[in-house]
Amino acid sequence: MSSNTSRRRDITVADVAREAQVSKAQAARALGNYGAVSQDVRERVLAAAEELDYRPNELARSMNTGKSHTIGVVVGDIENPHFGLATRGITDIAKKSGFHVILINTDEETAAEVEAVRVLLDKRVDGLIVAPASSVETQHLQQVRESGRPLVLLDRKAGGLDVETVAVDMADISYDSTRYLLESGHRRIAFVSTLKTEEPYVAGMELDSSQISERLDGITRAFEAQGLPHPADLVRLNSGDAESIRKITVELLQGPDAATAIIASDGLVALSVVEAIQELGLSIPDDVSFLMYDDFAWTRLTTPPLTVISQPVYEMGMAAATALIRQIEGRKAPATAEPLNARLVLRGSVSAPRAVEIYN
Amino acid sequence: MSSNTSRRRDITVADVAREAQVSKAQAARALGNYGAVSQDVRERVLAAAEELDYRPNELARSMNTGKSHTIGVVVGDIENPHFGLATRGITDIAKKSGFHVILINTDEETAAEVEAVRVLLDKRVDGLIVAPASSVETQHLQQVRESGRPLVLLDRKAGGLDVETVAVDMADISYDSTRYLLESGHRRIAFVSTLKTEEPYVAGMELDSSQISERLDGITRAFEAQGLPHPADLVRLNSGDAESIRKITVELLQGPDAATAIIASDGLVALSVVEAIQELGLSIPDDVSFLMYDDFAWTRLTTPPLTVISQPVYEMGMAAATALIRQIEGRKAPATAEPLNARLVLRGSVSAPRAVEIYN
DNA sequence: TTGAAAGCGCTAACAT
DNA sequence: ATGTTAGCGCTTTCAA
Repeated sequence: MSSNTSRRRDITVADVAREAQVSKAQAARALGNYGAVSQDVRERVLAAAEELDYRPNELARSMNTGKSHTIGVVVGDIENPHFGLATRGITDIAKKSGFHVILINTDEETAAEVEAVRVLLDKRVDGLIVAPASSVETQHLQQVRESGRPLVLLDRKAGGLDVETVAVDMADISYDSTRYLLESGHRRIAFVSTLKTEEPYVAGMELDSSQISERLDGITRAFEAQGLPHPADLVRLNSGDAESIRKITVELLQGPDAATAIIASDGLVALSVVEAIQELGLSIPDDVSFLMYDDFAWTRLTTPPLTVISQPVYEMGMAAATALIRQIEGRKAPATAEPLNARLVLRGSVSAPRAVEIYN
Repeated sequence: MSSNTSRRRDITVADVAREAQVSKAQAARALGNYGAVSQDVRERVLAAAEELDYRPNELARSMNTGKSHTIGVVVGDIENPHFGLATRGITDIAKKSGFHVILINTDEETAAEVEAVRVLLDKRVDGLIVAPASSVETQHLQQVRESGRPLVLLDRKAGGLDVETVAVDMADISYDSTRYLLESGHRRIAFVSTLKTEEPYVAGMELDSSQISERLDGITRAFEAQGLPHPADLVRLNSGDAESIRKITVELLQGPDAATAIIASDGLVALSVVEAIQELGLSIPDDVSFLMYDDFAWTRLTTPPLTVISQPVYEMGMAAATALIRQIEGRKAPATAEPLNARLVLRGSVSAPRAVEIYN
């Protein structure tokens, strides 16, 4: 239809300027809405642009202005609904503010994260949101700071870094929910997480993940508050893939000292743990109580529906993007930082253990 | 630690060249690994770059080369695990080939899609992968073609567009699975989808989504093959949000002409349908049989586990990225296009309807 | 308000 | 192998 079906070279401001019979500078001003342009010139330029089907080259634009209107997002696993939802929160806010998102997946590998951050910086993103794979190895994040570009941490804190962080506080909710299990009569409470560690877990060891640290601390404190020792043998980190998690679940549930309750660290872990419990022919909560982090829709469909720790994940994503964009635009942090709180949603997967022994 | 803690201006090739005492061109060649550079110069340049902590400006690089090593991905809803998984397939392949991904969400709005495509083109991405919100409104996709940049369609076909498309064929699996329901004795088979349409569904109407068209066609053909008319009153499009889907489910299951089997068009729909069935106090499959598209882990955890149509979604994402990158690199399509096939996974959610009336 | 000209940081063409 | 000089397409001085 269109008179012009050429495809090779893109139309540039120079082309538009020629067509509109004005200087390149005036054409650029009209097209970019800056500087002073007379009504007459503006109209001619816009008409010419329309006619020629002009499209600005955002790369060239970014080169001059130094702004790319793009933010980089680095997460461990976009396939995990936890991050999927958070990412959605980020992109929704970004779009609303005229920013775009470059997404990079790290598979929770710090090496990949270092590379991702480097690439994004090279691409001159205006800012970065990172869910750090490690709360300890953070030199590359420190470099972001030094590059002068805004950085916001998502979901996890990073030690010793002076960086704005948007994460749900896990300490209190972990304490509270462990109390709940203890008060239901449980003493053998297991915790399963895929967090990778060099060494096997021992009480009080330093962990790579602030999230898991806070949860474990909460659990320990809850036991201590009852004057009980926390059974560290039931903490299973490095739980690995689905198959491996199922195996671990089976182990936890066997022997005289079996766990009577299991806490799954995230939705992916939960899926495998519940599957293993069902395969064992055990019943929730009669044979084993179950509690998990994150409230996904499917947790209401099992029999019984699962008791969960619900986190405002979408809101966390929104908050991170809002904070980053505020930094990019050079505005100061508002005094009112509304906290992101998790809460315990009681459904049917926790009850008293089979053989109740109350010590209080 | 580092001697240099300045942050303002970025280090450029010129700086490195000065430090290494060579021309800008030689420095650039050494840093970019192109042209001819002596061993001596290369070493001095690299050392200087290291010393100054030089980082290339990819924007500037892209301006000259015309390649951004970035592909744009446009999907309707990243939060939907279907697209989450496909996106993972895309990013995995992209990373392996040295490409990065800019992701844009459209909420299945064509207007947002048009905008997204425009923006990505302006950003000079090397190519685009789009899951078109509409198989009919495709002028903007046509424009991508005219811009000369590679385009691959994901998950859905677009009418009349000569574009490489990577999608699972739904016609056969829909036919087969409907046959399965029919042979189990069902006649009142409902189909629930969130697809938005202007008008209510009537048999044979043109739909915006090739996916849904193919499924509906398959269902209709299966009925016809049995010499039965397909009950179009049980096709519920525009099912909307979770609340609305629950309402629709209740309607479908009431009255003398109630559905005896329900097919959910995707995982999100399925969640709400199953929830509604449970809220009604009905049992699957005794009171109503259930079949859904996509095989997610949670479908194995319900009681009974759900019979699903499994699609190679991750592989589809990989195939789309592979095809796009092939196009970008100017290689021709291989003769061997292995097909992406869905398959019916029989679990426990389909049985004979309560009041069986066999007509064969 | 306008235009000429100088960049942004890099690659590419052309000499040498 | 090296350096010089143009660009890429845009924004930004700086004069006029």
